[in-house]
Amino acid sequence: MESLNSCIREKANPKQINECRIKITASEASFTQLSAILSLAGNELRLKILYLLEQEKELCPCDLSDILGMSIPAISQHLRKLKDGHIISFRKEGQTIFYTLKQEHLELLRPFFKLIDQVNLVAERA
Amino acid sequence: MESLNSCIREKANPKQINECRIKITASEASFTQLSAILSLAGNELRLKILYLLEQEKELCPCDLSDILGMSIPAISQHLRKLKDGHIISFRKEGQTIFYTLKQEHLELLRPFFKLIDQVNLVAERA
DNA sequence: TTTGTATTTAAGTATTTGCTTAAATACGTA
DNA sequence: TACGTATTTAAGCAAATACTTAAATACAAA
Repeated sequence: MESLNSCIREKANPKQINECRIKITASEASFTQLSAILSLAGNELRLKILYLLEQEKELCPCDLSDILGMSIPAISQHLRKLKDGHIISFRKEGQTIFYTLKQEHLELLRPFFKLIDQVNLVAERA
Repeated sequence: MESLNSCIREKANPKQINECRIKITASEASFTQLSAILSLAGNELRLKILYLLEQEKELCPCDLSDILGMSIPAISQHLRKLKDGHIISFRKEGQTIFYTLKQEHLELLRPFFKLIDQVNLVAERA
């Protein structure tokens, strides 16, 4: 259903619309990848996990569960998503598994952590 | 259920855990607000909408529907979420409604747009 | 007023998400 | 080996998401 709902406004600019279509198509893969990462960071609990991993270098599920007041399985399942998204990696030490942020997407994530530290996001209401 | 699942690892560091708890608690509101924005941008279609609004300054639902190949109601509902999240605003011109990015969160969003333009997100697979 | 265009809203639905509890796995020690 | 700790995985479920179609609203022009 490509353009079943064509914009038929008098003032619609077909050239503009076409150029936009081309741009979007060209970056399709980027949109998919970036939105996947943002949606991982877009969960409050996962954002906290990422923040903590940045601050503490590495943490185990048990620590995170303790800090965040969430059950171990809940934490573990979030960690799996982050791992599947290539945002974190881990090392084993005995029976403990330490998770760390991967360097890869740190450039993207760091501004978020900075914002959190500033604790000054504008709180606006309707 | 605050700390029902206390971390009882031998090597767990109670001081570290407590300091982390305090940090998280102090920034609770920031985590809530930031994760809300990221989860809005974490939807592929909405990310495209935001990107297009940045590029074109303003667009109407009809244009967006046309460019992105999605139904008008689908677009409209995404626009409402973005509006509710204070990420976009709008102006009316006759029966057409033009949406624009708000300045407010542009600083946060612009790096994403830059990444898209670079079209060089590392595509890594399992 | 009637008609048509642009948009939103509502209702219905399939899918995804994020938890819970219980069971499985991995590892270390008695 | 048996037991205990750390973690993951599985199954179940309620809530949220993102679409669909159909109806409602808003505005403008005939």
